[in-house]
Amino acid sequence: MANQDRSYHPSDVERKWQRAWDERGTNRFTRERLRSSPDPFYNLMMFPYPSAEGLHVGNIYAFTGADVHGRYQRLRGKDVFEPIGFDAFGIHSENFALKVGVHPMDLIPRNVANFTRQLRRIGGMFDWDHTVDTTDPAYYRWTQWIFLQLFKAGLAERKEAPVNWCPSCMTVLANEQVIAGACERCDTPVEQRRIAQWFFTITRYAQRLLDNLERIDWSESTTKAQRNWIGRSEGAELAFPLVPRDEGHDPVDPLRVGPRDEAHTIRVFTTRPDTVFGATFMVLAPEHPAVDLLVSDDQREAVDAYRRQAAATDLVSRQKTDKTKTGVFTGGYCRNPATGAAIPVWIADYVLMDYGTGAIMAVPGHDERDFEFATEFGLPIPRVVAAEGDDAETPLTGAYTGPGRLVNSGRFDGMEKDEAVRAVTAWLAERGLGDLRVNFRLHDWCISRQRYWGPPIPIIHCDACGAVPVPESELPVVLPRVEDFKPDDSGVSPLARVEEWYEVPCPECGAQARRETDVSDTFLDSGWYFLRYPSTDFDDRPFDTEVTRSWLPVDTYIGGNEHAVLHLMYSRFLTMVLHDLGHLEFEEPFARFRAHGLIIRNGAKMSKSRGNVIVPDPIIEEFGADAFRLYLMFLGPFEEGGDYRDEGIEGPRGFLYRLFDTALGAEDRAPDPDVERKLHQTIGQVTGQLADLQYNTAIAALMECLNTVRAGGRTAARGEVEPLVVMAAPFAPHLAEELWEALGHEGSLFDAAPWPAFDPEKARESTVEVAVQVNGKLRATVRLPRDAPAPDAEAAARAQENVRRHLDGATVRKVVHVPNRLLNFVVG
RNA sequence: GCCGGGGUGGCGGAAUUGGCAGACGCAGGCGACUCAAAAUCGCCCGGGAGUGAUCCCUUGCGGGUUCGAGUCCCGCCCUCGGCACCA
Repeated sequence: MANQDRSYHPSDVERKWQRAWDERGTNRFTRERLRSSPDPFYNLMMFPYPSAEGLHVGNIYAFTGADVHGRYQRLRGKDVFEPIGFDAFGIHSENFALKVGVHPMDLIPRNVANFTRQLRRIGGMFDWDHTVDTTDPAYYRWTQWIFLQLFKAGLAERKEAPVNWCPSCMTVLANEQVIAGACERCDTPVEQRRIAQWFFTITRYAQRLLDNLERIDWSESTTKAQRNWIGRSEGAELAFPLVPRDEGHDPVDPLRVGPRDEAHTIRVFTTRPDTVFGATFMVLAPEHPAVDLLVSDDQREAVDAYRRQAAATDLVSRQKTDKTKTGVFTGGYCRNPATGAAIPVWIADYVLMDYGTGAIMAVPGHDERDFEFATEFGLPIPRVVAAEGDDAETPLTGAYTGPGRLVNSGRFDGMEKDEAVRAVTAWLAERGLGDLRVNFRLHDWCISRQRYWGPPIPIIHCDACGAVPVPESELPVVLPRVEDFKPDDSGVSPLARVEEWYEVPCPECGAQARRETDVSDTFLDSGWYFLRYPSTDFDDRPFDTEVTRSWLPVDTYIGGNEHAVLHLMYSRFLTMVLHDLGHLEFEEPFARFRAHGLIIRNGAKMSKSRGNVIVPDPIIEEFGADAFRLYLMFLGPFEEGGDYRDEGIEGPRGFLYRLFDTALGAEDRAPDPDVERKLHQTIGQVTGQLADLQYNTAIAALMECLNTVRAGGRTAARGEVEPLVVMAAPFAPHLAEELWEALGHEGSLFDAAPWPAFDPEKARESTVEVAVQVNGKLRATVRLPRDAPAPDAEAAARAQENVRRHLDGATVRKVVHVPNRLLNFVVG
């Protein structure tokens, strides 16, 4: 064949086809095609943060896996839209820019250019006409628009919240920047401060975010993480009325305990209302507003000191579980609504203001933390639940949290938990002192950042009108170029130093007003980017209705499990809100989500400090993008990750060379029936495996098949190798194009080649190898015609010398026959 | 502590979901080609016993269910991720 003098030079082949794809617009969509796609498939991957270091191997792994999926769908006839973009705002970029002393507005375009070059080099099927850069005003204009929609819907609230504060750097720190209670940069102990910030009230959507998880096809580990994060718990809210100072502390008849006004009642959330008879004290978060009412004169000093200290502790170490319990008695009492006893009220930092009601009833006998606290401060620890074999008097050596019957609980004695929860709550509810309630762990989403590198929050503060939204027609509120963007001692964003920027007239009354100087969280940028991609042709709307209708929700989303919670939760939330406000027809953005695994190297995690980070560029230079892609997909199950070994690439690389030789040397003749059978078995396997992202085994099957095609140094028939070229195309797109052309075809393989059709008839073996066991131990194998009846199989098996020996002298009690697989003689 | 992955040859990893453990590949060994090396091709490659046919052992550990267990059940150990005083 004329082609035989060609030899395979990966980098030449790859450059040739990357140029061809570019020139022909193979992967690019026009606005028209986006609006009228016959069979749309939206293949999405998590967009990268464009770091100065360039793409790392984890990015390439994720993008390759997603690209393989997209290319596979395209070969199956789908119209695949595969966009990529850049998540370029945020503290990462800002800190890096500060470190190297380059303005992020100069730094980011450089990084984006480098990423673009690398992304093209690995041969992704990206539509470069529909990219997104979150720092582009044409993009964040719509991020601000989304903020305004939430604001107008009453889902954006401004409230005070604690932040980590470094008194030396004079700046707000994210939790990740607090290392062992100290600032990561200067080691100064971190304090907490309360400042006014913007929140999205995602908690209103908690139940829906939970319920919808049933209806979407996501990785199990991801939905589990979401469920845990939402943290629904069922229980009751119980009311403990304050004991007036002049009333005395003697117990009263519980039926005389009635509701008091809201200010003189402490509400608690508990998942164990059945144990209320064992509540011997209460604990409030130090910030709880009722503390002022409760505190007695002789305890005031101690309480104030404790509250000051709690306020000074940073948020991270405040929440350490391993430290011993601390707390202070307020001097005040509440009535236990079940027993009528006056119980002391304490404050302690193990009770968190932002969960439940910020107050708990302490049941030391049946809660580990309360037990620890009661032991520390010598408070009584009665038993109200008895396990099997225990009774009301059995002493407690620790908190008992297991199942059991109520004891020391009056008329409820003997009840099991579920019944007791209902009965006790109903009894308290009659007196207005309790009700069943659901509580969520999920918190409202704080989107304010006292930083520079983000989209300004589009609000103007006016003394007369309050927080006024910037009119939509005036968007974007452009982030000004500020040369000195270092956070300073003002405690607010560096933008608060730019008077000519923040001083504006109020849009409502025209009076002198002031822009919001905080910027928004990066997660807001990334919470909607998938809506923007197909609509980047439209600069007058965030997303076009028609385009969105045909492309969304996303068909497959692939990304890292590090975003299992925040990014995916926020995206779901924003989509739900936009749905409720009438902007979208669906409420779940990602129909299918798959989390990819992590790549480690030589058994160890990659890190800069270890110096074992894989730098992709030289590897691609040496072996080619196709070999690198193929190897990454081969080294382990995509959803689990794998161990990168430098020598490992040799196998996949050799496969590509052999495929090249075999395809170019192929002859025009009828396929050999045995080879054809193997081929069809492979088609069946690979087709299923690619659909399920089982890339490593799909590649193994392709290798095995090519080995069969080449067995004994034979020359392939064209029909034996051409389907292999098509099936390898998702992994090695450049080589596949080259071979497709060499095999005499016109145009791109991805447009023209049909995915090989699986013919079960051709895949079927006429004979099968059946294992023969005696008492479950393998003694022989026999080759039999497919679907041979049991008696034939048994006869053939008994004819085997080794089988006969093992059956000799024994009675066969039973014969287990699994057709086409196995025959087991059970002897006694 | 809780939640979620994992533990299989020298190594990365397969195993139709209860049916021949170790596919595919790396590394290694032997051989062919070569003046030589590289590349390429062929064969071998879990451990033990045996000249051999063959036999025994082996999927983190200990039990169990089953004709049959890497796979299912019970109890442990180790490891990697995530969450972590959430009442």
